[in-house]
Amino acid sequence: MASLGDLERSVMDLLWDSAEPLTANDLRDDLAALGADAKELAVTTVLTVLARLEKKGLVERERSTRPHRYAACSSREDHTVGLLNEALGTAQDREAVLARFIGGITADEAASLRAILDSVKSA
Amino acid sequence: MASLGDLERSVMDLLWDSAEPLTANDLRDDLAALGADAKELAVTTVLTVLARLEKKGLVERERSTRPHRYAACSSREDHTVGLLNEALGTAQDREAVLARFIGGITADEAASLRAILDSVKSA
DNA sequence: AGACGATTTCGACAGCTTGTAGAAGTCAAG
DNA sequence: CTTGACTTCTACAAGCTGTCGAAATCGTCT
Repeated sequence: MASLGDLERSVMDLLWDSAEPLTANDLRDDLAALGADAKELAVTTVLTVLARLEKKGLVERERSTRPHRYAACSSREDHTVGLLNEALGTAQDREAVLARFIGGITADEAASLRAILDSVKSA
Repeated sequence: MASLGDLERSVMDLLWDSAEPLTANDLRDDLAALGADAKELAVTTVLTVLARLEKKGLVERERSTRPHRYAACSSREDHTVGLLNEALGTAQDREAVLARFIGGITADEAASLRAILDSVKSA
């Protein structure tokens, strides 16, 4: 897959949280609002990051509208699942890892996991 | 955590697979044997990588013996679990991620997951 | 003690990624 | 056709990783 830098990650978070595609200017403003650190990035910086994210296959751009609009290709959850599988892929004994992993999740999560497993059992 | 490069990863794999701590020369030989590509790395290369892994907190070195001996700090599984939690940590709705994740694992793994959950249920 | 071989430490450098942006090109509207 | 917004191109500094050579060190053999 592709690991994300801090800024790339922030941009993806904004895109994931937005129902509509966003423009580079939207993102610049949102990023400034986020940090509240008065540190406005140059628009070109945002555009560069967006271009890189596009190359990585994480965002797609609408070139039809004049200020191009950018949207995430897949949901945040799907992306995270990809990361999980990537991490698991490097382990030969997936089950041993899963066992340890289960030990670390909360009771609530364990309960919902059980529920999920049950609902999938039919398949 | 710390992501690993290809060589760093190979070294960690060897250390994880070894019951005994290994020396840089052991590792150089093992690496050459692995690739079978006749490409022997310089020992200093291996030492550099080991120093970096030590700095990252992944391996510990015995300075008491003359050829220093290196061993992994934690098991491969624990490391992988760390990666999983790191990936999950960036997601707000862990359960949505877990749900999608379950959909992608094999039936066997689902079965063992169920078993693990059951065995942990008592806690 | 002195020399020698094995080991380790200290830079060093190239290539890739990420953050950051200026300069220049392009496009639509007036 | 001029202007202002938007995009593309190019660039550069840091940091990470692979890869070593040169130099310092350490144990040992004579």
